Formats: sequence, C-alpha cells, structure tokens
Amino acid sequence: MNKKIDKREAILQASLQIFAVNGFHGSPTSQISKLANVGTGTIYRYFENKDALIDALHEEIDARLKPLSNGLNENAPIRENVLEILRRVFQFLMENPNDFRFLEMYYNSPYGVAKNRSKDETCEKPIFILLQKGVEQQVIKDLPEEVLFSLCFGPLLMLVRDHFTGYFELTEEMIQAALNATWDGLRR
Amino acid sequence: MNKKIDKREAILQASLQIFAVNGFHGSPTSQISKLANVGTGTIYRYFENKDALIDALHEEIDARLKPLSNGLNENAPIRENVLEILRRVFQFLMENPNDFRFLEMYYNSPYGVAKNRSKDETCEKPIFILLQKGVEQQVIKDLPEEVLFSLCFGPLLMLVRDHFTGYFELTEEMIQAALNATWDGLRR
Amino acid sequence: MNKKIDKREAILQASLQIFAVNGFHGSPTSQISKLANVGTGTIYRYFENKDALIDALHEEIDARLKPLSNGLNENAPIRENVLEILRRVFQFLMENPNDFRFLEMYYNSPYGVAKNRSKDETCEKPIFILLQKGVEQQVIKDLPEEVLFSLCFGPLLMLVRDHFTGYFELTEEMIQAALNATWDGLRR
Amino acid sequence: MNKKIDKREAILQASLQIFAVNGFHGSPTSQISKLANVGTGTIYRYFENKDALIDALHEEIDARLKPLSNGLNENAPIRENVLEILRRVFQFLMENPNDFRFLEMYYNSPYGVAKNRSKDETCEKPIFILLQKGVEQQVIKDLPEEVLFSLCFGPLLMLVRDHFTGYFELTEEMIQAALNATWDGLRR
DNA sequence: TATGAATGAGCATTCATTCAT
DNA sequence: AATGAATGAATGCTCATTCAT
Repeated sequence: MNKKIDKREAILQASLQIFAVNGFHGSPTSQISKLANVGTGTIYRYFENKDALIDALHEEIDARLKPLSNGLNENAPIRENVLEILRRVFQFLMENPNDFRFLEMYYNSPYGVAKNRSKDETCEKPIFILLQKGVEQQVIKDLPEEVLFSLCFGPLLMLVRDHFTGYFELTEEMIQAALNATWDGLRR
Repeated sequence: MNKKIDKREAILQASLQIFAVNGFHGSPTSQISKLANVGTGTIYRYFENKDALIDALHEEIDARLKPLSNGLNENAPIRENVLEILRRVFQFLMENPNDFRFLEMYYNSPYGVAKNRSKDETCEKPIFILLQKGVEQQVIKDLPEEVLFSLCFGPLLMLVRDHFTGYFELTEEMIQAALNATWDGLRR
Repeated sequence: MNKKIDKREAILQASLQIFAVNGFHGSPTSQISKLANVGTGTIYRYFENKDALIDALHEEIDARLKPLSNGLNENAPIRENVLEILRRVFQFLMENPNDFRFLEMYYNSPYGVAKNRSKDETCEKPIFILLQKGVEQQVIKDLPEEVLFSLCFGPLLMLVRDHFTGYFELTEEMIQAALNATWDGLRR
Repeated sequence: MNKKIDKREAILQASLQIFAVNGFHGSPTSQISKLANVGTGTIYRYFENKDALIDALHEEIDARLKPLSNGLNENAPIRENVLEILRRVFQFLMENPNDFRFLEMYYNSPYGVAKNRSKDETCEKPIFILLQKGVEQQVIKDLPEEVLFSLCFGPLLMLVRDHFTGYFELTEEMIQAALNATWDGLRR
C-alpha cells in the first residue's frame, strides 16, 4: 500500500516547509502534523522522535542533491564540467529555497554539527573526483581538495544565501560572472 | 558605577559561550545567568528579553569585526590590502571560535534572517570601498559588489567552518594558498 | 471455533505476564497484543476496554483460587482442614507469582478498590464456612469472620509478598512454623 | 524563610490526597499543583520529577511511622509492649487513611518494589528488637524474625485494608480481640 | 472476524519571564 | 538595583481506542 509512503512523505514535506520558515525549535510537531493532514501521533509512527525526523529530512534532501552530478560528458573539458555542476547546484537551490534554508539551519545547529560528514564519504563525491582529475591534468591548482571545494562552493552558497535573505536580487548575468570568476580562482 | 557595565558584559560573555555550544534554544537563561554570576532576573534589567540579548550579542561581535579593516596603508596595492583584511578576518575567527559559531547560528536562524542587513550600512564597510577602488583601477573584475564580496569571503568562511567542524585541519600553507586563489578569482 | 476462546485466553495470559512485571499503566495494549500474537484491535473484540480486561483477568484468577478449597475430608478435624486450605493457597501463590503480583496490584489500585467484594459473595466461600464451623464447635475463637479471616491470611500473604520482593527466602520449615502459629492465633 | 518549606509541604500534602484516591497514574501533576495552590512548574523546583515526588512522599510517611515505637516502658512485659506498638500503628493508620492507601499502592507498584527495603535497615526497627528480646526470654516463639513480623502485622494490615475498602466496619472490640489473637500466634 | 494504521486527548516537563523582597 | 522563587503557557511524546480494509 502506498498510503504509508504517502504519509511519510507528507510529514517530511510539511516539516520542510515549517522548519525553513520557523526553525527547528519554532516548529511544534502539532503544527507539522496539521499541515501534513495527519494526527500528531502519526509522526511518531514514521519517525522515532523529532530529531529523527530532522535527520531523515536531511537525508532526503541530500539524496536530491546527489543526482545533480550525473550525466556529465566525461570527455568534455574539466572546466565545462565543473561549471556545469555548479550551475546545476545553483539552479536547484534557487528553485528549492526551503531545501537551502533547511541545510543551512541543519549544518549550523547541534544536529548537523554532530552529523560530521566523514571524509571518506565526501571524497567519493563526483565533484571531488572531477577536481582531482583537474589537478592531475594541471588545469586546476594543486591544492588540498578541501580548499578547492571551498573555492568552488563558498561564493556560490554565499550568493544564494544573500539572495534569499533579500539582501539583493541575483540576475542571470551575475551568476554567470560569479561562476567564471570562481573558475579563475580554481584554474592554474 | 561600572558594575552595571560589568554585569552586562558578563551576561554577554556567558551567553556567547553557552550559545556557541548549545545553540540558542539549548541555552536556558538560567544557565546563562549562572555562568555570568548574576541572578536570572538581572538579565532582564539589561536586555528586554532573550531575543534582545541575542541581537545585542550580534552587535557586539559585529563591533569587534569592524576594526579589522583599520590601519591599512592607503598607498599599498589593492591586492595587498584586500588580502590583509581577509587574513585578519581569518585570524580573528580562528582565535574566536565562539564568535564564529555564534554568527553562523545567528545568520541561519529566524533571528538573523529577520535582521536583514540594510544595503546602505553594508556599503560603508571598508572592504566594499576597497573593492570599489579596485574595480575603478581595473585591477578587480567589474562585477556587482555582492558578487565580489562573496568571492572574497565565501571560500574563507567555508574553510573556517569546516575547520571547526573537525572536518579537517587548516594549516598556514592552506590558508595562504586559499587567499592567493581568492585573489585570482577577484582580479581582472 | 475454539479460536475465539484461544485468542481470549492468549490475551489474558499475555496481560497477566506484562501487568505483573510493569504494572497496569506500564503495560500498553500494543505490547500485550504483540505478546498475545493478535492485532491491537482484537483485544477490543474480546474486552470492552483495558479496564474490562483487567477485571476479567481478576475474575479468571479468582476462579483459579476457588477450587483450592475443594475435596476436603469433611470429617477431618477443623484444624487440619484450615491448615490444608492455607497450605494450598500458599503453594498456589508460590507457583504462580504473576497471579499473586496481579492480585496485590489489583486490590491496591482504583480498579480493585472499586470492585468492592460484596459481603454475601464472600461468605459463601468454603473457608468462611469452615471457620464458622470451628466457632460453633468451640475450636476456634468466637470472633467476627473478618477478623478470623485476617488472622488466617494476613501472615501468609505478607510472607509471600516479602518472599517475592526478594526480602528473604521462604523455606519449608518457615512455612510450616508460620501455619502452626497461625492456628495458635485462631484456636480457642 | 519558611515559604520554601511550606510549598514543599503543600505539594506533598496535595499529592498524598490525590494519589490516595486516584492512584499514581490517575493523578496529573497539574491537578496536584492546583490543589497545592502552586504553579505546575513549582513542583519541579522541589522534586526532580514525579517519581522523586512519590519517593519523597514515601519517606515522609515512613518518618511519621517511626516515632510510633518510641517511649515504651522498657521494663513492661514484652507482651504489653508488642501490643502497644500494634495498637499505635493501628490507630495511626485508621486516623490517616491516605497514608495507608499510599503505602499499599507504593509497595505494590514498580516504585516500591524497586525500593527493596534492605535487611539491615529493617532489623534496626524497635519492633524487631522487641521480638528478638521476646524470643530470648522464651516468651515468643523461636521463629525467624520475618515470620514473627508477618504474624504481628499481617492480620492488622488486612483488617485495616478491609475496613477502608468498606468491606466492613471495625469496632474497638474487634481490634482488641484481633490484637489478643495476634499475641496468641506469637507467644510460646 | 481480525487487523494494525491512524488518531488526538492527555500528561510530564521545560523555561522565558515576572515580581515580591 | 539585584535577586531567584514562582509561574503557567507551550511542547514532545504516549497510548487507549477506533475503523477502514
């Protein structure tokens, strides 16, 4: 039966919406269940407790981010592929503000800090492999992967955050310019 | 006479310590007052409520960041000055982990999001003036200041965050390399 | 056809086990149904609600106690028969700790207190008849039956309780001695 | 200041009243605090949680029972002193039905069962010393102290319980007769 | 008839805030 | 001014009970 999956999904969706706006502590389970159109107790049939719900939501969003690196043309220049991934991530975050807000909150709360990404897990990410290949081909600076990673995503994430904060409006040109400049930071 | 200031300061200091570790919601005012060696009620003589305390703390930390751009040699090359500011910010954050943790939490919580930095206020910041000068001198890319800002601080902040998260250990060389690459992203 | 009875019995048995260990309020119906290998809802096909289940369990255990007074030699001395009943009750309780725990809980909870044993019902019990006969034959003190009853069962039940509480270990000799002393209390 | 003690006492008193009638689980803290004329949260200033409140209540009642064995004439016959203690305990329980109800509930719930009275502690009780003396003087049967104890208090407690259950009405004569019979059970 | 997912009333507990001292 | 005991609204979570399948 799909009811089961539906309810779980409804709870996750409702949580995301409310968390993104009010923060984890400003979002009572009662409010979540109301928005999800389920009973309060139902949440606890699908998640052990509120923390588990938050973690599950994190995993769900993580899973949505993963495929963004799929289907790249392996023969294309490194530069093109790196920029393509950045563009996709950027687009995803712009189209899913709640996901972005959630992740920011998550990683800056006791929840996410505890959930220390393990190094191994991270290194398997396509972007890391891509950067590594760039280093080997002497197209990208020979720097530790963490530094390269921060050069890639640091500016991007900051722009998105400021955009959502209402600090200013991101235009297509700004994005393109930012991505080009990002590459300048990476390239040898 | 100075007791008043002392108590206020003690409360702010205690708050910072506890907030940085436990988050805003994991830090009862009772715990803060205990660490500050004042009565619970005393907090409310200096701050209207917990939210006001958090905002005041934000302002305090902001004030500590401001002087970091002081005393630059106006005649030095733009590059040198930009990197000097970044280096100082970097050093400050590394030496004041609680300040960093607080800011991250603050800007990623309903508190900070509400506290929408006004554009005017921001533009007066020395770093913006410096970047503007660089653009005029055609040393720095001619991009909107927000983009330039994110190119400057995005990688830096990400590295510091990952450092504190325990994700990896920042070395002096990595920092220098990161700053150089950051400049590559900015420069024309 | 007998499934019905089987399920009812399974529920009662499971209840007894769990109640005895965790108390009435520490025993969710879900746990009972799991141990009984039936659906949660099934309990409500056999018992109107949890309270009714508890009452039914009480009746069941009561029914198990009744036959303990059967098959006595009517011509044997009163003393012998009284002690025989006490011995049987004692043995039953020792062999069925859960029954004992349940009864203790039941009579010391709002459930049991409400279930005020009616006087008539009680007086029909063989032990009462036996005691009455003893009084008539001037073998037993001429006291109200309730007093005689408490002299009979008070010490016995207290010993069993302390035994199960782990307060001390009951030996065969202690029991025999206790029964003899009990008779000393009763006899004229 | 005595306010503090007063509130604690008020909470204990209110708890006792409500527990005795509705059982531990039928007594919400909200109801207790209302009857005690304090805020709900106040309970938690004096007791870590509901369980701790229950345990504290037990200790309080225990403390009220202890002095019942005080001030006996050491030179009086054993019989007289034993019966005097029993009479006092009896009177106390009759005058404090809530204490009695509470103790019965407590010792027949997971709370009290866990609180396994330690043997050493118990043996120091005056009644045990008295019984021991009786054994030495060959006035009382030479039986384990636990057996003697159950012979003393078993009938008494059962009578009181049945009295409060409304099963029948205890009269002065019945009590006296019961106590005399109890002694017959003890004496050599 | 049997099931167990769904429900939501109910409860223990926390904590920001107040106010009598 | 400073205190901290007192407050009670708010919330996470449980579990007896229902009902669609």
